[in-house]
Amino acid sequence: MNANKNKYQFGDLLARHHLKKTEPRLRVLSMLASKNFATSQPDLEDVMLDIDRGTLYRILNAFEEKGIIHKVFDLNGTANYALCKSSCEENHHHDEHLHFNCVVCNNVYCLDDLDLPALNLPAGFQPMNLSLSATGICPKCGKKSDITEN
Amino acid sequence: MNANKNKYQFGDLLARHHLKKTEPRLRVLSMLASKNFATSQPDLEDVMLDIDRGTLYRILNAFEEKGIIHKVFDLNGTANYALCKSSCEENHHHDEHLHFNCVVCNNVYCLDDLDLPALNLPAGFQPMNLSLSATGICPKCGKKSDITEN
DNA sequence: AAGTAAATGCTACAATGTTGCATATTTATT
DNA sequence: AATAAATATGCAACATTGTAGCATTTACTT
Repeated sequence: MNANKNKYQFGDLLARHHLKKTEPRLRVLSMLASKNFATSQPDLEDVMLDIDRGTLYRILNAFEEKGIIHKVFDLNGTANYALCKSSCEENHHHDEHLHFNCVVCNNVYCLDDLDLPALNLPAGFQPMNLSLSATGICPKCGKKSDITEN
Repeated sequence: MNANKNKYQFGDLLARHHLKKTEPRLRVLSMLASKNFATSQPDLEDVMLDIDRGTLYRILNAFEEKGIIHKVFDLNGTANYALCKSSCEENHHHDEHLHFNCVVCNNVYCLDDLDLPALNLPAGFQPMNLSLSATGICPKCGKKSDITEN
């Protein structure tokens, strides 16, 4: 277990962004860090019942503004949040990655380090940020259906 | 004006999908057809105040199921709807296109006929549908800021 | 023209987004 | 270590959107 190490890391992370190191914020960070897919706001609520919904909302907003997390909408239009990779914590938001939304479990996986294509935009469109989204079946759900259906 | 022609076309479109040709549905279709960017549900409501919100909701759902329109979430997580191109009305959803979300006016432009890259997914991810999203400044807003700022 | 299937409009409620404000907590300062 | 200043939390309240049931109306079939 590196919970303490994480707490320390996260405290540092908060300090770097001039955010006070509070219990709710640390819990949100370690929750997000514990998953390899984005977490929906309802899921966060369910796990942290004692944290006020409004507070959670403001925490997530603050984190997003600071570039600590990023938001992605799943197939249902629900906001899901994931920690940004270290490359993202720098100044320039390095959001160019693939979001893979599983149609079975609805998890949104952030798959980084993807080569995005050169864009061929019509005249006048000035792109700032790209992201590629895919829907499909994630490894976990693919395995399940193998067992059940084959 | 080709409003009548459109009405005819849309009636046909509805019939092909076994949807009854009703006033609200035709109005939604011509509204969506009149724009080159996706329209949010609130915007649709504002224009068609006399159409019940629940009805609008069901119309949009029905259209989406039938592949007549597709839904895309803008930067605020609000659902925006746009007519699918003819290629999309066939069986296989041909949703592979670029959604360009302007950070100024918030419009979502559907830019079709884009070459999507071959995906390089980690093992086990089975993609079904791809879409590339970009944020940035659209031609209209780019022009405005030229005038104002230069 | 009449019957049937389907859509609309209404109502109502659930989930989520959002804000104001009093209280509590953190961090800087002494 | 104690205190002040700045900020975050928790609570309450309201706005917006998603969603469903049901009675009435409308569109298509024969």
